Amino acid sequence: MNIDEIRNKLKNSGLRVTPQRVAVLSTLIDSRAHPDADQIVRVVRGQYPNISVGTIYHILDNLVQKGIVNKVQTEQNVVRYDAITEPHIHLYSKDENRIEDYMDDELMSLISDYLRKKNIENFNVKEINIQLIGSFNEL
Amino acid sequence: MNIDEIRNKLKNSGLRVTPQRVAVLSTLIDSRAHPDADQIVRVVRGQYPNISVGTIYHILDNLVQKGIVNKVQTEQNVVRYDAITEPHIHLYSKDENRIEDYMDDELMSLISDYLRKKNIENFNVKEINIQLIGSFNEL
DNA sequence: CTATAATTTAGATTAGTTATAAATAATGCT
DNA sequence: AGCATTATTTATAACTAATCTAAATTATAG
Repeated sequence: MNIDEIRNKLKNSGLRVTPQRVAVLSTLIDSRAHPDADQIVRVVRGQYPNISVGTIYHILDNLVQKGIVNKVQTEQNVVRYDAITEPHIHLYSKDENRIEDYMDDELMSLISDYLRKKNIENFNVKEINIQLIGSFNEL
Repeated sequence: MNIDEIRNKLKNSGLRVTPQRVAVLSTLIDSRAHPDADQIVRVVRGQYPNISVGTIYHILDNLVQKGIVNKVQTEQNVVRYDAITEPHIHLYSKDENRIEDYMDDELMSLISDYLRKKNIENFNVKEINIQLIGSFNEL
């Protein structure tokens, strides 16, 4: 994704366009690894050596608030981030601590159709979060 | 679940039966709230006022290693725990920071059947983790 | 170009968790 | 039952992810 598109993404969400925000968002969009804040810091510092850790956290929080990126859950106590906001599934290897995206519209709608019909008593579903835990068969 | 069953659960996993372990596991089995370590500390200290925080973490780790309890993921940086190891779904309200269990064998097998047929390239599924994010309708 | 309001910065602080080493307790054996 | 061995617990220190603060800087509108 080019820089103008990224600037527009920010502008359209009502966020001021700053070099730091552009750098963080483009890092996140370029990465398919679902990085955590620390990994983002290291990448962005390649371009802006003086960017502060607090800034990265703050920016990530901005982006999550605006729905531009999502938090990704793991069992460790580190939050990871994902720039893909379309519904998809995460493949997660605990051993490798590796997360990959798995797009499967058929499965997503199989589940959301089921839930729409079923209608869980007492609960209103807004989002469906699916993680398949297992192992990747080498490269 | 009574104390003898809990003792057996520990013994059968090759863990020594200590009062601290029994207390932690029974606290977890009695709770449907998916508590974090800190909440468990507070409950267990009702019975054992001198139990150390490190011990609770260590015991929880033991129980997870042995598959007796599961970690539950949230987007916050706190690990929560669940003594139900049968496959089930979590209903999660971010606002209330509340997690409830939702048992739906039909949905679970709908998904696992689909995945068994589909067979994801490069990935071997061991566990299916589903979280429905939304809001509870009062109570 | 200026004013203002948002953003970034460095640094201190907090909270959850892990590590360490000594003291204690559970288990198996006789 | 008593003892030896080994695991477990304890208190404390240390670590790390994340948040907070207040001052300095910068983006944007006019």
